[in-house]
Amino acid sequence: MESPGRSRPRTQSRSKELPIDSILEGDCIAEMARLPDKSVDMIFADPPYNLQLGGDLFRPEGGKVDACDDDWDKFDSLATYDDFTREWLAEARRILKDDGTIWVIGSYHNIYRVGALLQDAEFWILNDIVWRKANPMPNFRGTRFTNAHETLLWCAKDEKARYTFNYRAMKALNDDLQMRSDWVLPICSGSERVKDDAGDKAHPTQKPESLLYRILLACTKPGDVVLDPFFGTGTTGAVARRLGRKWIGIERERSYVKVARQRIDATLPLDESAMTVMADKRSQPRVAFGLLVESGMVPAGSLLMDSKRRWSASVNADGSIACEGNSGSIHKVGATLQGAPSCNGWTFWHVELEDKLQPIDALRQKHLAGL
Amino acid sequence: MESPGRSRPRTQSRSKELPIDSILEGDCIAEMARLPDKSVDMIFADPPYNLQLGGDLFRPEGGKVDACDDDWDKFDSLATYDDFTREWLAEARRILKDDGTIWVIGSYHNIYRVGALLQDAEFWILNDIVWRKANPMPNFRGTRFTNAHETLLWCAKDEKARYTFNYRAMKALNDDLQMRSDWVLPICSGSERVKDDAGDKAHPTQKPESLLYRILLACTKPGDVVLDPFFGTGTTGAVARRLGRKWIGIERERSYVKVARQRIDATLPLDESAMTVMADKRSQPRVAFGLLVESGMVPAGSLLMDSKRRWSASVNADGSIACEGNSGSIHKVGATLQGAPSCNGWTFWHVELEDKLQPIDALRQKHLAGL
DNA sequence: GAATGTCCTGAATCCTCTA
DNA sequence: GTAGAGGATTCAGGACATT
Repeated sequence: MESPGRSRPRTQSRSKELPIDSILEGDCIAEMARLPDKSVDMIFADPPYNLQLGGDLFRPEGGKVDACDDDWDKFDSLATYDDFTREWLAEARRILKDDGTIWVIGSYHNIYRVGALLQDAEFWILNDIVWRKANPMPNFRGTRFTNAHETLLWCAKDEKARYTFNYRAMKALNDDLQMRSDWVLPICSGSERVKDDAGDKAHPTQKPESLLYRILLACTKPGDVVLDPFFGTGTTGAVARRLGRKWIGIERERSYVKVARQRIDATLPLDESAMTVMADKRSQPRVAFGLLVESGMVPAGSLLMDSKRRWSASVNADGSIACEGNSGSIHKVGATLQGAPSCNGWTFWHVELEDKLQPIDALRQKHLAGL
Repeated sequence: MESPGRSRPRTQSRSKELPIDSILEGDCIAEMARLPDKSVDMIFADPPYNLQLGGDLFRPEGGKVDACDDDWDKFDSLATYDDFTREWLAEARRILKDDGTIWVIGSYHNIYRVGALLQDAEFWILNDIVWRKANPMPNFRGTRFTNAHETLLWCAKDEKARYTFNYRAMKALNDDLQMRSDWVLPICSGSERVKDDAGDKAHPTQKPESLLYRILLACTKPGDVVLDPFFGTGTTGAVARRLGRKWIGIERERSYVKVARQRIDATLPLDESAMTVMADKRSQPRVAFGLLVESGMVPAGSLLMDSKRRWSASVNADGSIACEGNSGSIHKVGATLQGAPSCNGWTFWHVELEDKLQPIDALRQKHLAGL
């Protein structure tokens, strides 16, 4: 039997234009080979898991479990699976922009091989994420722990890469707490599950849209291009479209390509205001403290205090401040007084307004808003 | 510098007797080489993670993170780490009984290499278990997802092995539900943390007893022998003794050996009735508002209103909401609008469903019920 | 004694722009 | 390349002191 993706990519010219918002029907390695270098912002990959299932599995009441026994999930050996993985990862690395990131999802059957090969290919793991399934399939035989999670790896191209991470958006999504590496999300079922013409599930391992939603919201910007080399029923494309991201899918099986096209065509993008996420302070334009002094918002000569009124500093005409013999920037003086290695002067220093202390950061926000 | 365990085991006679309930002071590979074939029922291994940390890391308030920067965690390259891992795994496989199992714990830094090498050595993965930390260290710089879990691999010697799994005990421990592959447990802190004479933590990476408790209860029988080749402060020995299992520890650092001996000597075996006391409380799943947005229950762009329709807020893609120039969490915006110090957004905000206003808390309940 | 507040700490691959 | 400066950044829980 011919296994998936194990034919050598034919030498053929690379397209210069990215086939944006479209599905490439064909072998994932051959089709990736046609895409230009450093051209996509993110790759999301849900490769075959190489499940190595034995015989049929029966439920306690007698029904047979509808296992994933498709040909595309079968490999002769671990070495064959490794070769396949190495090949598609090499293409993925070539296509990915230097500041782009790659996500790969898998189960214990394959994720340890994929993870080691990612590291071998010099990808830099940023996090491993556990998708904790809210409603997993029980272990019918009672022989192991219920396999209730899958693992995702999030990697940059190297240690120094400046990847996208929308920290504030993730924090907002998690009730104002940092988003953790364990995500509790339901499996894909009900009306979200794509059915074929006969009413059966169109794909054995369709991923929930909520999973892709979180990934794309966290690690891409609107307009970014996401490549999914194992497109299946097009979950990545549907969510990308909804969130105003561009997408490219690669899929070998014609039946999947068909349902994916229909599905994405039926997906409506959110309107732009709904796509808003909490802005990262790091992406806001810089304001020099001196500007607030010049504009009279914090006149030279006024007093700054820390929140506990332990120190008070006077503002100089040039935007530097002075306190207890120290003078310099709001940050440097704050750090020196506290004996700390660094200090954010914007949140450390306050001004008295209507009997209440207000951080000077609030004045900066006013300034940015043009007030 | 000579790294741990990388010296070749000297050819020396193997003991015929197992050194039951004792600590072998020495290099883990050399000491394992002296143990007889197929002699232990379980191996629990907590090897170096090879963290590859850079410079110092400071907390927002100025404190310095006490990193694990010990020499025993430093390896020259991934290849060196792989060689080390291959060697101790080969000894582990030799020592393990044919129906015994091995557990290995790690983080994303090392677990993918360990997992792949376990498979290469023909171990058969039974489960990967996620230890979800109830109280992980935050990501202080806001650059990644909070690294809130570690991974354990549970393997038999081959596909056909008849390993021990105490299904009923696990189910009982989990409120009569099948024990899942994700375990929520607190990190080791407080009085459980072993201190040295100076009152500092004796070991940088001590594991919680609750973790070992669950593992030993699940996968060994009373009287079984558990080998821990990276014994540290002896958590495995202490829990084994408490649960009536036999143990062997290998540890190179004399200071760890000393505290481990004291600790285990002070541990009393539990009588059976007391053993269930350690069962952990189940954690109430917390639902973030963002989850309802991700899952499409409250799509981005929809409108929220207070019960008197005085204000209406629009939902952003990240689960934050916006109203009259304020944006933030459902709680924060509700509080700001009312001029209140705090606000329960779940009961304050409503959605219109079938011409009736319904608090979003009702949707949360639906979500919790799996609808 | 109970309630409240302060301080400390945990396996961490933890910044970015300009000169 | 490197050096320096700006300024962004934390959650839960236990110990211990204070009210």
